[in-house]
Formats: sequence, C-alpha cells, structure tokens
Amino acid sequence: MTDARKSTPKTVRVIPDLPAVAKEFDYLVPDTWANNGVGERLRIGSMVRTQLGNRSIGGWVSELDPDTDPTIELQPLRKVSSVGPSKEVVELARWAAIRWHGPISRLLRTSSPSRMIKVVPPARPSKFVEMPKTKIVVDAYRSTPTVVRVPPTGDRWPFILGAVSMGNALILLPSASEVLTVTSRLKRLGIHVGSYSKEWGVGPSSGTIVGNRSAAFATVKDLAAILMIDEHDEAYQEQTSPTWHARAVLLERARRNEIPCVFVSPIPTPEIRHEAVTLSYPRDEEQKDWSKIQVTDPRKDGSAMGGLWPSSTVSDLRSANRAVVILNRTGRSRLLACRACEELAVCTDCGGAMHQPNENSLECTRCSHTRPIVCSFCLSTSMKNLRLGVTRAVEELQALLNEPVIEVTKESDVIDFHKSRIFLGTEAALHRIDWADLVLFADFDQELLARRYRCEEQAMAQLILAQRLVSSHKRVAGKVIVQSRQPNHPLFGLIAAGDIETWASVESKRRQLLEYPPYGHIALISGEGAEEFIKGLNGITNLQILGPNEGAWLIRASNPEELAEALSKIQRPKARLRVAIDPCRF
DNA sequence: CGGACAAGCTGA
DNA sequence: CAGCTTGTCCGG
Repeated sequence: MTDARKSTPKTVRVIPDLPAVAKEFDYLVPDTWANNGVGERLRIGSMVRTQLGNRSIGGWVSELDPDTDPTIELQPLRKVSSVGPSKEVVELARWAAIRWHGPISRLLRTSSPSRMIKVVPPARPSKFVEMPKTKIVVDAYRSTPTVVRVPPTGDRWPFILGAVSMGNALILLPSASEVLTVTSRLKRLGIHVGSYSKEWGVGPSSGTIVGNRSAAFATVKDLAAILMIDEHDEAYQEQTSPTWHARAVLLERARRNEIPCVFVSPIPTPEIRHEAVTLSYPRDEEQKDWSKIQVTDPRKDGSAMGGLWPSSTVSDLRSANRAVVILNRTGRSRLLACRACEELAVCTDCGGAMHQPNENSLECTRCSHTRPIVCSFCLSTSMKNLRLGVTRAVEELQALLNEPVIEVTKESDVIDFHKSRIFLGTEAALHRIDWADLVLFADFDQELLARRYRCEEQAMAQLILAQRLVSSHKRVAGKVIVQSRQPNHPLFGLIAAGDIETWASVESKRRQLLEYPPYGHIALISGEGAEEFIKGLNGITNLQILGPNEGAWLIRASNPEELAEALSKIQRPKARLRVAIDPCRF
C-alpha cells in the first residue's frame, strides 16, 4: 500500500456512532499500541470502540493527532474494531451530511463494512478488459459527466465493460438482483470485483465494486470510473432522513476525483440532464421499443364491470401465457372495516362510507360528518383498509375469465407460478415477477392524474419495467397494453413516436417553471417541532417558506448549499423534527 | 443516546 | 421531606 503509515498517533478524534450526538470526541491512543502493531492500523475512517460517559460506544476516527483541549483529561481508546471508509469517503460523508442535513454517523455506517474487517485483503490480479468499440460507449467515458439515453430494453453491458476497462470502477444498479447478476458476470470474466457491502474489502484491496444505492459510499482504491445504471430509479434515494441521493453523491465524487462518471437510463431525469452531457441512440432504435406499447380506451369497447375489462383486453388476457395486470390504488383507502368484527365503517348520520383523513378520526365521504375511530358495533378502535381496488378487481377478473387470478402485493409471500397464469397487483408486481408475455395497466389514468410532481416520470418508469418483463425471453414477443380514458394525452403521442427527447425537455421546463429540483431545492419540514423550527427560519432572505400543508412546511432555495446553510443556522427544537431535502414525493 | 443531577410534584 | 417523576445537560 502506498499510504502505509508506520507511525502511531498519540491521540485521535472520533465521530461517535450515535445519531443524536453531533459532536466529536478526542481519545488517547494507549502506549502499548505503538509497539504491538495496533496503532499502525489507525487512520482516518478506522472503526474504533471507546468510552463515552460510562458506556462503550463505536465510532470512526476523523482526525489523527488533533489539537486537543489541554484542560480535558482524555480517556484511552478501547480497541480498533475494523478497517473503515477511506479518508476520501469520510470527507464525502461529511459533505453529504451537510447537503442533506443529517447526522454524519448514518452516512458513515453506510460507508462501512457490515461485518468487521481486521485487515484489508491483499490485492488480487484482475483481468484487463478493453474498452468496447461502440462509439456511444467510448464517447460516454470521454467527457464527464455524461448521461446516455438508451432504449428501454437496450443492452447496458457495454457500459459496464467500459467502466471496468478504465480500472477499478464503482457500478451502481437499482436492485439487489441486478447487482448479483452483474457481479457474477464480471467475476466470470476474471475481474477482481465485489458486491457492496457483503464484499466490502474488495474495494480497498483495489478492485471494482458493484452495488445499489449504498455503494455510492464504497471505498475503492484508485477509483477510475463511475457508472450508474437506470439513473431515473427512485431506489437511488434514501427514504429516511438524511434523504441523500446516490446520483448527487456520485457526481460530487467524480468531480472531486476528476474521473469519468456515466449515467445510463431510458428516461434521464431533469436532475441529471442539468448536470451532464446527454448522449442518445438513433431515434429509430428508441422508437422500436417505445412504439410497441399499445394504448386502448376501455370505454369504447363494451367494457364489462367497473369499466376495466373491455372485450379486446379480455381476449388478450385469454391468449397470454402469463399476464401481469397492474392496478395502482390512489392514496388512502376509500373503505374501512373494523379489524375485530369486520363491520364496515359507515356514517351514523347518512350511511355513507367513512374514510380516514388523519391519525384519529373518521370522516364521511358523502356528508363530511366526523367521528373518532371507533367501530359502532363492537367499539373496537382498530380499522383495516379493505383495499377494495385490487381485491375486487381480482374477483371481477376471475369471474370474467373463469379461472384463478392471483393477487400480488408487496406483502404477499412467495408467488406460486403453477397456480395461475394471471397475476394482478400494484406496481410491486412488476418487481416480483420475472417474466410475462402480457403486461396490462388496467387504469393508467391513476398514474397520469396523480398529485405527485414526478407522476409522469413514475408512470414512464413503470412502462420501462413492463417492457423489460415482456422482452426477457427472447423467443416470445410480449405485449404491453395501457388502458386510458385519455388516449390523446400528449405522453402517448411522444411514446408512439419514440420522442423521449421532447418528453424529457418538457419535463425539465415544467420543473423550471415550478422551481422544483434541479432548478430549486426543497426542504420538507414536518413533525411536532416543525412549527418552532420554521419560526427560526422566517428572517432568512433568499428562502421561500410555503405551508403548512398537513403539518408540513416546504422551504425553497435556489441551490442546495444555500438551503443547507440556512437549515444549519437554526437550532433543532426538542420536539421531533423531520427534514427531507429534495424528497421524490411531496 | 443514556446517565447524572436538579428541580418540581405529591402525599401523610 | 422522602420518594418519585420530568427536564436539561453533557460526555473527550
């Protein structure tokens, strides 16, 4: 190793692994460690065990031989528990903690091995791979950063080869199964590669790391290239605070290291188009994929029951080998039942269905009469969601086709593919089924009309998953059918023409108009302490405060640094507070 | 975070 | 005023 450090520091500064403690503490390195080799293992990022107050805590070394306060008597370190993130990654985590306004310890945990590693495993030879000859791949790695718009079922492998041809690479994929596939395929090629974070040690021992979101914080020695596949995927953003986004972390990393950074997606987001040079395939290659999507209006074709099953759809379902029907329910449930006695929650005044607008009350959907959550029959206070949408659709379809239809949800366990050829569920079904020759979006309008600002992108992302499902078996040509009562919606015209460039630029302009990311940056503030926190922000100029809306405020600034700085100036209230920076849904 | 310690509340 | 709860502070 080039950065071998043969000396032992006298003291170290430690970031404790306690999210609520935003402070660093100095410790004494025991004298004996200078001679037994333990001290030499201490570097920035090393994971140590030590004492705070009277309990044993873990932490990360943030500085060697810091300027310590002479008035404080230092405690000794207990032990060096593991190799940790490199200095580069610790600094990156520090940047991200400020950018997304969260505790650095959370990010350092993401940056650390899941099981403790005493020493970095020795470097292994890695087979040399040549840069593919394909022009678009070569071009992608020539300037930085770049985003390549690929056809939905296009081959991404050349970009992966491109990354590893440059040296040790960091390759991010949105799902665990893709990480597994790519890792083993690269291993078979003889590349020294590991998946994050199970094979954490491969990075520091000089190899390529393949992983999902968390791998943005992987330690990779001599990192030479960065690649993110399916950049549009929402899995790249952490859902819990700090809501960091892997795309932004990689961009920052590439900028700091001055290395090529390539993003690949059929629908690059406005965020990446704002930061990177866009490269694309010839229009007809994109169109070949997108134009295969069929749009039908369920109204014009003698639709049976509830308007979801026109006769053309029924016959498509009958002739499919395996069909996946997607029916996304909007927002909160419309119908509630008592968890104890199964009685429906109905209005005591008018008999209308009650819904649950907040944590502790029921409201009539017809007359707006409100009452606490109590079953009027058995007085139980627990209600369950009837999920009428999917469950009833399953029954309808079963009756219509006269064969079993299996409901697939995020919660439902192992799917038995022998029991049926028709599967119905929410978006989750697209992730849980590996192949189909028909994907039917029964009510696509729910996607297009959703109140989320990214609803069109989310709808497009679902279409991409569907196209991949029906093309995963080469020999059977599958179909994607979209049912919509607005078949003239501009989106469908652009899809048919394969004109994703126009679609993307319209999306960007819309964002610009609304001053949403990347043209404006948002902090969503919620929780009991929100009101108090907002009061502190009121004086700051360059900051726009909107709300409250359902107890949450929206803070807007023109750039993330400004936003982060403003938030850091306000001291956190004692009450619970949630800060989400640029969340994908608000 | 969780222990230490201080200040506040209650009950006979 | 003991005994217990609730709040605030601070750790190296």
